[in-house]
Amino acid sequence: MQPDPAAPEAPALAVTDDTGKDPFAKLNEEQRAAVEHGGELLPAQQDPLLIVAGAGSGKTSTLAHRVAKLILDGADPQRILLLTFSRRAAADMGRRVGQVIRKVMQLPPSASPPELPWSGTFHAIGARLLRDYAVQIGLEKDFTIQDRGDSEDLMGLLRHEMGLTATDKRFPLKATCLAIYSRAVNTREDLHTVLHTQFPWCLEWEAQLAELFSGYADAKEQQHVLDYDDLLLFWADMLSDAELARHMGERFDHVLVDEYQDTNRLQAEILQRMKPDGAGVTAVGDDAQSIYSFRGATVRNILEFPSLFSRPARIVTLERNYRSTQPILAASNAVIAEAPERHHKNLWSDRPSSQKPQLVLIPDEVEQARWIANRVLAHREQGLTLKSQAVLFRTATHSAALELELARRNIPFLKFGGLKFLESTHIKDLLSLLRLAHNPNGRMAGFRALQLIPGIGPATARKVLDLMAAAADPADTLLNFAPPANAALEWQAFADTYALMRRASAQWPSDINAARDWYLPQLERKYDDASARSTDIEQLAALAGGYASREKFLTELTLDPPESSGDYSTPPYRDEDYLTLSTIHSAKGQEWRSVHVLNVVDGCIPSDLATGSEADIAEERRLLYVAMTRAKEYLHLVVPQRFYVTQQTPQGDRHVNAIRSRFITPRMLPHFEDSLWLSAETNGARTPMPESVRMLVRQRAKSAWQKS
DNA sequence: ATAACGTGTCTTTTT
DNA sequence: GACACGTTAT
Repeated sequence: MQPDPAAPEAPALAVTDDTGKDPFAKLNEEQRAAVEHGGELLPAQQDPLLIVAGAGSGKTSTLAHRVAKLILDGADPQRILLLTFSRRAAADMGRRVGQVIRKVMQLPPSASPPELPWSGTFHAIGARLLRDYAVQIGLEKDFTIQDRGDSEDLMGLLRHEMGLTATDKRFPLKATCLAIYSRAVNTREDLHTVLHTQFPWCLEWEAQLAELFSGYADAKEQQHVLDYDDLLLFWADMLSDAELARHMGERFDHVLVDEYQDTNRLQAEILQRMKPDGAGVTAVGDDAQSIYSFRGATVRNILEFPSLFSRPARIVTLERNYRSTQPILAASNAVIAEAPERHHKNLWSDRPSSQKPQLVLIPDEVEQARWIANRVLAHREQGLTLKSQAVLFRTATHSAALELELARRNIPFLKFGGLKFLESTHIKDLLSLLRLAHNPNGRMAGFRALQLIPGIGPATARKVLDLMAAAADPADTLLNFAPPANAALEWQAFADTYALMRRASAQWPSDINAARDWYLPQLERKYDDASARSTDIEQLAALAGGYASREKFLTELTLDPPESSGDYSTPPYRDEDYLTLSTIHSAKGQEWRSVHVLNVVDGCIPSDLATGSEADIAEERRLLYVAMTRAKEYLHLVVPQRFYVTQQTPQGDRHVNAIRSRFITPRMLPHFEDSLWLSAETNGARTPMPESVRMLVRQRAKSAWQKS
């Protein structure tokens, strides 16, 4: 379980709000209908429920109240399955359910509310269930879970072994191969359809790809490894057995799914097979906020939910927005209204404000960063804490200039999304050592770990792994192996460390310390910036102590990786006030009093990598909509006019001119405050230049040295 | 044959 | 800064 820096344990508000009043009294009519749906009926007799919840309509709160109501009415928390989109959302939900229950039962804030043991992402829950049913479905009980990087590497290795790199026309890259495979699995489409619709330039390789994917599945089996997609795929497949499906379905009286618009076909299938008649099933979502189709999610899931089960679903629509002021909502509605295909909803708010959202024209990215830093500080002067403000962007790299500016001015921030802690090379290196100790069959971990030894390359690594797979004791294999002469010294140290890790597996976390001690010198050798990287390694080692065992550590780390790069690297700052920087995708479900959106420019939103089809563009539009609806009181869309091209001389002036995002059409401009060209220096009030003044400063400077 | 090193090419979003 | 691929050193 990872600590969540953005979710304080006991929010101050909950205490002042604790007037002993009935928390259900605050619900509006539609929310109450959703919360009380099913009422007196037994779970098995309840119709499925779909809550179509617009942005800011109290979706999470409604779901939390529903769960609390179920528990207060006698439902067993152990038999409630709550499927959320992220680990963070699961923790948030648990906290809010607890709050409601505490209030109703008038428990002191210190009393611990009932736990929801079965709440988590589809993937995390899938992993638990697969371990539970491992015997029944012929799965190794000690399987490890591979993250995307390892899956890609495995794909790359097989791609090479199958001779697909030596072709005269370029074969798709390993990442592309995995993306194709993953899409086919998650959408349940066949390879040809996926290639035809999403990867047409790879169509010529269809036969080779099929062969590659078959080899990929074999390799995972041999190595006792599952990838992310397997967690869903095996879960769904296991449910094709009627008896297992009934058994599993009966474990849970209630199944609730959050963010249903971002589920894929495979996930819908799991739901349908667990609860064929839909009794006790609740799904919540908003088709206007569907932004994960690149992962195989389809809006059709939420549109077809009413007829997914043998019983028809009841639909409740939440249209009242409690989050944003009316002008912000009006502008957001205007953006989403242009979407070609959508479920009709009329979001309204009664929070008046004279402050329209701002559309800000800025000369370039550097000015953008400066202007935003100024605005953030100005907001803080008005009483908005940094924590109540956020800066959102389409792509993690867009915030680079801003991060520099914030660091320069000592404004603390935490960034969500983008490159994760776990994806950096040195962390993957260290983890590969642990994984090899845990599962000697895991060739990807071994391949990586062995090549850390100087003098060992792919060929020797492969040879050693073959020997290890055949041997009874892998640690002995390493100790007895005769390495190439120039690698002998380091080899001995490595083999000793490995033997130690295998032996010490009973007393976690001593093995991570052994791995660290061996790895740190390698780090010094490999990188110039070794000291920065070694602090990460120390952080990881420190973190390991919080987990019960090596297996738990490895599993939970791949399923719930730290969300932000600062999550573990700067613990002392966690309690302090900080600004949030986030990709729009990672900002899903959250809200701030003030929101800045960076680079509202064609090429960024929509990303020029995502303008292939109408559907792609529609999703980018929803993305902007999601970003805008995160704001409660202040919304600023920033449009830099030019982007300097990287890789040029310091004096270079190569740049591209940018135009305002196509999603903000001229018709929408009345929804925004007059588009101003604001200079960061003067913060808006640019004074006109005194036209008549002309002087020659060089002359004056020179004249100081001239004898008169 | 194998490891190490150099060069050119991109670089979305995430469980 | 990471990856794929080609070249050089052992």
